[in-house]
Amino acid sequence: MKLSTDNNLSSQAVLQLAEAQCRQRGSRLTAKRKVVLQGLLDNPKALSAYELVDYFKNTLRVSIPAMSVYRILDFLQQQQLVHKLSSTNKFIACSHIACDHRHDMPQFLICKQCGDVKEIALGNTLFDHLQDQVQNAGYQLRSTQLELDCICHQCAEA
Amino acid sequence: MKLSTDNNLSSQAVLQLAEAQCRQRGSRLTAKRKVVLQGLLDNPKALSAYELVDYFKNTLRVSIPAMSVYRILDFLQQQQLVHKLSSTNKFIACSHIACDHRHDMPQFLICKQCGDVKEIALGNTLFDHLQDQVQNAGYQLRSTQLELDCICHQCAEA
DNA sequence: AATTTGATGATATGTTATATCATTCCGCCC
DNA sequence: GGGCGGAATGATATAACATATCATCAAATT
Repeated sequence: MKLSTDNNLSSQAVLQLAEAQCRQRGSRLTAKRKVVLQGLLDNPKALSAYELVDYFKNTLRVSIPAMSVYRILDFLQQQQLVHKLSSTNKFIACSHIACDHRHDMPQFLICKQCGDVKEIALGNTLFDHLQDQVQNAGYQLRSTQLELDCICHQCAEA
Repeated sequence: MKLSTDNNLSSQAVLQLAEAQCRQRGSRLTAKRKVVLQGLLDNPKALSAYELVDYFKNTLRVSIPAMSVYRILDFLQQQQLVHKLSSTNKFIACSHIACDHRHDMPQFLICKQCGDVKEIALGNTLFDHLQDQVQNAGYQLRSTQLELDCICHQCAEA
């Protein structure tokens, strides 16, 4: 079976956790929303909204309007179940749905060759230094989401 | 007069320097390319390709097809006279055309409130640490262009 | 002047995203 | 269980961002 998270839970198990988290917050992880989240959980790469539409059509034989996919992605982002990579206009499931990491400060390593994305957590001291330099420049960091232009070791060796 | 660079040269002076740099590299900063670069130099904020088209129409009364603007922006990026902010799909003149900074490793502080952008140079030690952590995760940094989601002090106070 | 090459124009189309109004679904209250 | 109200989804249109391709124009070279 396809594994989707750091701690090797099946996407079904992750979906159940996600549903419980939504319920706790007074929101509903509906059937459509589950399908979209599962689509992202089952894909190692970030997908655009329209790529998700195609994925559902081709693999699940279900047709979901692009408009709905965008709306559902907005919802999933609010619930911190999904991240948007603004440098590539693609979406990816949060790697930490099923663990106790904070969900709101992700950093992404994006392989520009194969498109793989890894979500990591950079150390606090690094962010302290970053924050210092940003403040010296007259700005304040609003988010620590970082999208780093990388190449993964597999592609680097090839 | 409008100032456009760190060291307070007029956009005309910067354009002349840019032209000389292009000539050195065996490329030509044509009239159209100058207009596009000047459009960016004269704007404190990053502009989209279509915003540039509108700017030329409204202020200079010249009509440049969007297709040409995209081509010219590509050229100016190759010449390292212009940067693309991939998180916002906008373009901005390099702040260092007229000085001796390296031009290829910019970091940007982007105020999400007012849209202002500041190009800075983060310290090497910070990048060394970043590089370390990226390598530990099995990736290599390909670019040190960073786009940081910020708020500027002016907006923060308001 | 003719040739060649690079730059620009014109047109079409692809991709990403939002606005808006209609319809359906679900929980709640009676 | 029937109706009500609000949330979710569908349908349609359109805006915003970007590229592909072929034609035309201009400049440098011979």
